[in-house]
Amino acid sequence: MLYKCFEKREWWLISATIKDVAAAAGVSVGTVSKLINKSGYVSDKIRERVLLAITLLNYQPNAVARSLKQSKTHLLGLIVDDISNPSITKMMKSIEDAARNKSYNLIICSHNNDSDQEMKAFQWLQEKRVDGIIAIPTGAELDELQLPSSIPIMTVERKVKYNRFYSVVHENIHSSFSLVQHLYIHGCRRLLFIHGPLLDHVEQERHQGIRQAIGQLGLDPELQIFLEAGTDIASISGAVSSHLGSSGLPEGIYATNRLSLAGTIQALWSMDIKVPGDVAVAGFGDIDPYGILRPTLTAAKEDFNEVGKIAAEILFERIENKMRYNQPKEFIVAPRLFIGTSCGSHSHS
Amino acid sequence: MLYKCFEKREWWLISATIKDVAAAAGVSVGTVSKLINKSGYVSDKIRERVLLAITLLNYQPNAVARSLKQSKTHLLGLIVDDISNPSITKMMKSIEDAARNKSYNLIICSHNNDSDQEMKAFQWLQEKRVDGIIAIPTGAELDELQLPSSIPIMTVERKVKYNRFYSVVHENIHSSFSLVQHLYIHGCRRLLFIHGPLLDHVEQERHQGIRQAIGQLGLDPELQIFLEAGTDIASISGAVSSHLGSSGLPEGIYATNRLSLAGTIQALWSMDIKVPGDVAVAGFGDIDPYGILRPTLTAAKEDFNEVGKIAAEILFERIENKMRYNQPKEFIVAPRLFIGTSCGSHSHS
DNA sequence: ATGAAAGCGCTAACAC
DNA sequence: GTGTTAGCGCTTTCAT
Repeated sequence: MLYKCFEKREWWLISATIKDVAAAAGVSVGTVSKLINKSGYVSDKIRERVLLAITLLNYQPNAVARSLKQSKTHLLGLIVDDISNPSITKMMKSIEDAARNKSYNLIICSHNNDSDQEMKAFQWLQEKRVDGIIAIPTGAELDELQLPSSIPIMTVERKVKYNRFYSVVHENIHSSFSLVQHLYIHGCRRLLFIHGPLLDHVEQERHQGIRQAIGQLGLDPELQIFLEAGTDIASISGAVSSHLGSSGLPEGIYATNRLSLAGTIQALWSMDIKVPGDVAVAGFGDIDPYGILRPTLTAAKEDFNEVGKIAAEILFERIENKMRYNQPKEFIVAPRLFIGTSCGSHSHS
Repeated sequence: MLYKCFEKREWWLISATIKDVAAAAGVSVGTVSKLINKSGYVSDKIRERVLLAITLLNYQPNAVARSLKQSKTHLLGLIVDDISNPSITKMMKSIEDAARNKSYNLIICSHNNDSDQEMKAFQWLQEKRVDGIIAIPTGAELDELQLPSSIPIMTVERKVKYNRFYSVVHENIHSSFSLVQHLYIHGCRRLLFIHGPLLDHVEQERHQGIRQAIGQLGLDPELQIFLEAGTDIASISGAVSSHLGSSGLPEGIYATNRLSLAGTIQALWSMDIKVPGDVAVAGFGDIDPYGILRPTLTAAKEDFNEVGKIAAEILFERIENKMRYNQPKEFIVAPRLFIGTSCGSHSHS
């Protein structure tokens, strides 16, 4: 029974097809398909024969053919800024977990904050006919005409101009306010704010939180300094160093994102400035994944795990209910405010 | 000309097919295909008509159908232990870069060191007919019969028992030796070795390097202590704390992997032990991605970037030359020995 | 230079 | 219960 397929193809290189299995078992392809997909009944004798043939031929169903037929790939597209960004990988992990539960796989693309690459990623995923997309947009306006209209899309973490997608983002304004307030409570009246370019909504909102805090806490605006320090740690560290060198120490420093925070710490260490002794420090982001930094930092830590989980949940719901159309709808996740010892609080250990 | 496709399908939901384009442009599908793939000549008038139709219909070729026809998915499978492991993500990034250059996308699966999940990942990728696979194996023996025989596979970072694959791994023995030697040079004669379970070749080889060093440096074996501390930071930290509490301080500590190293640091900080004042510390791995830890750690840092690059290069070469068969062949990447201040060396800043 | 048609491997509707 | 067959969207060979 089996010889047919043996002579027909180089079976040790090309994997067996459903046809080979059917021939080997002496049944029709329909029967094999029914058995594999548990659709329809198959008698026990035949079931056994088919199962044997499958094992013997080491048959692996061709998911490409199945996808073509069913218009369903069981693939999720994930577009991120940088696949090696430690914060983002937490989100990738929670999305992957959700995907695995549903027997989905992930195609991951990164755009490195280049909007051309972003478009390309969307295009690739659309051509591959993924069942859904979760994307951290560059923030550039997305040319909607070129975007897949028939694939459910979730944007996460960053807002898109004129957004028309479901999105999950972190709360920023209040968290930012709280950090300033925390510095205030610890006696800081002259603050230095290290931030990045105010291009995306994240930096803008954190900035807004700062301004609100300055107003409501009655801080003297003249004494507060804003320093836009750059987008990579080395240059941020340099900018902070030279600022502190020329302008002297504030009472407190608040860095609005993980890179600014890391660069600030590097600068302080290099100048041998003690925290919190010489200056209090607070920031946004988690730059200590291994929990080995002392003093521990007071920081608003984004809950990327949760963002990914929510995005995946909603996406799967939309996929399963065939809600292909996109519409603006926003979900907000609150960062956790972690009180460390970097502002003078005592550790509770 | 265009109306046909408009009435034929819900074109705003289902994307246009090559047939729609052909109909709209009044040509045959073959011609459209030729144009898209730049195979064969198309006259200028027709080219223009077809291009117009493509734009008008916002046609995106269906990569699933193309893959089925060509037996080529332009997809690479990547199997890792943990998608959020910061070391591993560097490797993922370099592989993704290489893939993007070749217009390939990545399907990323993680197995969390569970060999069942590992098998499942291989199976999924095989069903999806990826063109190649790069995998960090669990280390468990792989059931070769169930493994794709027609897909080129690269294993990285960990060795598989009875390996029959191309693999790229880090050098361990000599690097481990060097770390012990470095501690020795800084005067340490009583050492504590914090390590993980000796299950995979990585820990085994690093262990071997230690034993070689003890022998060749003439360290008194009686004074050297090995502590297997666990596999997660919290429990490692606990184990180290309680060991130090009961047995007192050695002169130097060498942690053989990133988790052991992080756990050790946590334990030292929590007991208020100064490094390098009270004890010298060296280790394997990079636990300070943001460069903010003081003292800076003397450590052997794996070059995951390089491992990924090499693996991708070889894999693409095999894919392009249709070298589908796997065979045992090993490539070795040397970690970089980074001299920090944690053993008493002076920083050169 | 363009069209016609076979077929990639599979599923699902229908026939027996 | 099981077999037959059309067709998913595309590429490619062969006519013309």
